[in-house]
Amino acid sequence: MLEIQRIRTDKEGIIEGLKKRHFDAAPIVENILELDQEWRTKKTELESIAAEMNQISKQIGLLFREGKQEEANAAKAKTGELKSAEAALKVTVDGIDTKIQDLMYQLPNVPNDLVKAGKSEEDNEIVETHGAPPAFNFVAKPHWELTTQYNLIDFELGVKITGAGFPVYRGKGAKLQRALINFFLAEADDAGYEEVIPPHMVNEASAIATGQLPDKEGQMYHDSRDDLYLIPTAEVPITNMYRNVILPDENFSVKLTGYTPCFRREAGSYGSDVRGLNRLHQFDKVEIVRLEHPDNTEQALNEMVDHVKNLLEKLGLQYRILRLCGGDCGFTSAMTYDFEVYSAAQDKWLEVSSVSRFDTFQANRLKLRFKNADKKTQLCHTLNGSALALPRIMAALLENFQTEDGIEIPEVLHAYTGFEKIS
RNA sequence: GGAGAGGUGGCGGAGUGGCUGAACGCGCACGCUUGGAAAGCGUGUUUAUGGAAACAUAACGGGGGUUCGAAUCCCCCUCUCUCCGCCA
Repeated sequence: MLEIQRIRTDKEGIIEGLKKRHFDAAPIVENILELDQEWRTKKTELESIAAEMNQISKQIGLLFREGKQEEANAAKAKTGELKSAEAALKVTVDGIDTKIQDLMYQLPNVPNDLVKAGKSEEDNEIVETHGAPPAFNFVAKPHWELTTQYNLIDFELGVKITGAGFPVYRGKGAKLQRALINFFLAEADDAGYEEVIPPHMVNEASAIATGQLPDKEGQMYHDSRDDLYLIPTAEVPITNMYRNVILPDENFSVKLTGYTPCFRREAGSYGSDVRGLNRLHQFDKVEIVRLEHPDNTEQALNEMVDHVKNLLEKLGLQYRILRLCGGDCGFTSAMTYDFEVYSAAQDKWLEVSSVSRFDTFQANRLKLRFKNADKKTQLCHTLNGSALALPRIMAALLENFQTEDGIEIPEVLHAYTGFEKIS
């Protein structure tokens, strides 16, 4: 959520910035400012009535103590009118407040200066490409054939147990999955991230704070009996560790990592994109989350990008980095870098990581603040990224490292898998 | 799931209708004191909103109600603790 102060002081900047998302913010912003003006007027009015009521109440108390019953009762009589005026005003003020809130929820984050305008993924900028695409002197198989051939993942069995999009990993498939998770966590640990194992279900307040609610309700699995949501990403519980927190000074840099399964309903996605591991209802991911002083955000983002690059290079995967255009950035993001690995067998780029800065957008909803040098509370910046999401990495490893008689496991994983080849 | 007891400031802990945004203690910050330190003394020490500021308003788990006035009374919800039950 954008800060109301920012809307008051930088209306044009916000409208201009959001044009890069092809989002016409002008009507909403104007509406907010109008309501805000009205709200402030009414609120001031309300408060002066409250002040008057407080005064009278105090006097009544004094009068009673002095035994001046009649005067006290006279004063009481005066309050009736004020009281109803106060009640009416309160309804008005609360009503305006709700309207503003609803409008505020509709405004996405303002893209960073580096972000280019654009509508869809067509407009994303490729900022870096590393490595050469794998070349095969035989017909490379897509991963869904390899997982069956080597008995690594059983999609049908998952359908039987649960439904489509809930695969069963088995044998070396399960071991490879676990090896990747351990490798990613070890790398994050080396980079100074504290490992956490958060709850896999969150309450409504948490889902609102990181922006999954109220809008994207349909994307999460919901347990209505206890009113809990299965997490769509570890970002939700981990970031919410710091909901309603004021860090005591400005010398902080919180770096957290966590492995969790992620659950996404992904209602309405069909077709070839969902084949095999490409899109699942349950998948594993190691996430990195950072809370930073606004002055450090740029550097933190660069460090996170470097971290993900490092992971892909150690795995020996060819990849490219995209800076998403305004239209393709997530609602809460100020800037996002996507990492894609090329799959020769599928002849397409697979998104394996997404690293974003949110600036104060999340912190504002979270009420995550710190005490700055002037002892004032100020909103923190938050960032997060996948490091990495498992399914497409698994797909890319299987597809790109296949040989005619098996799949070569990257050396860096040998210590974690306990085997060097799947055959 | 059943029964009971509770949720007050960074912490401990008072407070059953008004002078309580909150005693007292601890902690913390600054100052005095000191050769230096400790002790002692003094001052300060929540957050949000509006305001240039003075200041005003709101908040004692959350929501609603009673009242001129609620941390204090009533209702609902929620969380924690203890005992019982169940259980990896």
